[in-house]
Amino acid sequence: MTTTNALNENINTWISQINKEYKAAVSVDCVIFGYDENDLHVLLLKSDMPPFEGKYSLVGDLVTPNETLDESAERVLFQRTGLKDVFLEQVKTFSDVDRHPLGRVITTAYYSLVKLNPELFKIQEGNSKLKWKKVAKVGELAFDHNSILENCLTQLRYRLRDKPIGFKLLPKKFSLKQLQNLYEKVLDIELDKRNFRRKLKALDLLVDLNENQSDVNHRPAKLYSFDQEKYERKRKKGFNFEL
Amino acid sequence: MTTTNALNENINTWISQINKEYKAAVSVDCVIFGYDENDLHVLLLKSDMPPFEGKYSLVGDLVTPNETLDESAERVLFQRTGLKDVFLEQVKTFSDVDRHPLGRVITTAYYSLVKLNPELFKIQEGNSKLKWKKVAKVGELAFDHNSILENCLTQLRYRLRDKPIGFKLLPKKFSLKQLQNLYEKVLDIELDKRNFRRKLKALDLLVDLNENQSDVNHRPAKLYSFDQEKYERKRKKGFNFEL
DNA sequence: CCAAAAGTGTTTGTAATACACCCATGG
DNA sequence: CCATGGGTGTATTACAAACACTTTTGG
Repeated sequence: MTTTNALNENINTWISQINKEYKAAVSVDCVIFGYDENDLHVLLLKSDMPPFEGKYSLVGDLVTPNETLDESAERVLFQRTGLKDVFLEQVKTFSDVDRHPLGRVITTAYYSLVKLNPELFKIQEGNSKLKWKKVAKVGELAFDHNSILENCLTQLRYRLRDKPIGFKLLPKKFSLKQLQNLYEKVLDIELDKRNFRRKLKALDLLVDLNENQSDVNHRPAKLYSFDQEKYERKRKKGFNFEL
Repeated sequence: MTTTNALNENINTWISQINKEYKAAVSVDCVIFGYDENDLHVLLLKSDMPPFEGKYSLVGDLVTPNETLDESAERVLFQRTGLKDVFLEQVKTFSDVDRHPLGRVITTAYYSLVKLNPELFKIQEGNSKLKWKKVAKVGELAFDHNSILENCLTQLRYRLRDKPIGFKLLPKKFSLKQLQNLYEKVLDIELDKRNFRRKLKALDLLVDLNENQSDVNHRPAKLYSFDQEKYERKRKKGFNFEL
């Protein structure tokens, strides 16, 4: 009942197929999430490709013959933002036959996390087609990019509960309030202040910097930083983040 | 500071790149997990491709111009096993530049879950190069397939705790012991019988068939089946599996 | 009646939740 | 001295974990 014999699995078939038409353009698309301590944003680019002229799209590019997908995503991120060594995670590969108007383009989606500081915010100024949009207010995007964005957002939310990646969206020094805000904003939930703080204390991954906020017209908050090395040590001993 | 101006993001660049060398062969590789109520197996194929002659590899194929990756994975699964409508999940895309000896082949990994019955076991007989190997005893595979297998196994274990997919590895009617065995074997953990049963009762997703095992030389176990529709209804109400 | 696996409750510890008041600072 | 957000503890409840004996069947 199996159809094994119908298959020709020898090398020559592969060689001829690879060299003929069995090739596709391959791209990466990056969902670059930026957090400015108020809203989660995503970096978009105004498209000039028919039939999507004027619509926004994610930033992406074709994968060159001598780079991996990871490298390609890093390159795209660097070319668009000037940032290196940024968190990037592969999410899913999208392959609908008609997803791209110029022909078959199979694309792999990545998301990345950056702190949105004023300098980064500027990349959308001038004649640039780049735009930081609030994720909650993204409208219809070009290609299948709404679907890609949705998948990446789901993945981000999943990971945020699972791994300590939230810190990548905050400055090195932050208050517990800032951290809680981040979780509330990105996950779109409300958290109890006291329970949140207790849980974080129990995780024992923050360093108390013995510094305070300044220039705030209320009691200044204590500042903390995330201890990546401590986390790695704990993780290796079988510890799990689980917020 | 941004390098936006160095980018040429207009259509003509795309068209010329797509039509020139910016193409790659694209394939799928399927980690077909089979469970025989004792061990988790994976379907492998003896390779004849230098330099991997004689080594086993996962089953896979090039993606044809008119099919999606999902469809391609379904096709591979059907061609190798004769099975349709089987659980398949995309895991990750692998893109090391030198991962394939015949040139650049970017591959997307899927895993799938099948019940290993005697009929399915037969596909490795005769002159077939197919082989069901115990996952625990898989040696060195061709290409980067050890890495792919590992990623898929991790994903399977993750999902097993998260979504009710374990039932796909069992016959329609099963005992609670069979179910517990499955979890223990695949996750490589030990579970407490009473706690396991209590938890499953609490999830309220099994149908008591009011049938018993027969022809066993001990007290026969009650048989249950998984209620997919009940699960979907619960899931839509915000219920989570979480074993 | 023996072997082999099925089936069943209770106790104890730990983590999640809910909740309200005082504190420090800038203006 | 007032407005603003920062910071803290306790009581209750739900869930996880540990654990041992009786029941049913086939041989």
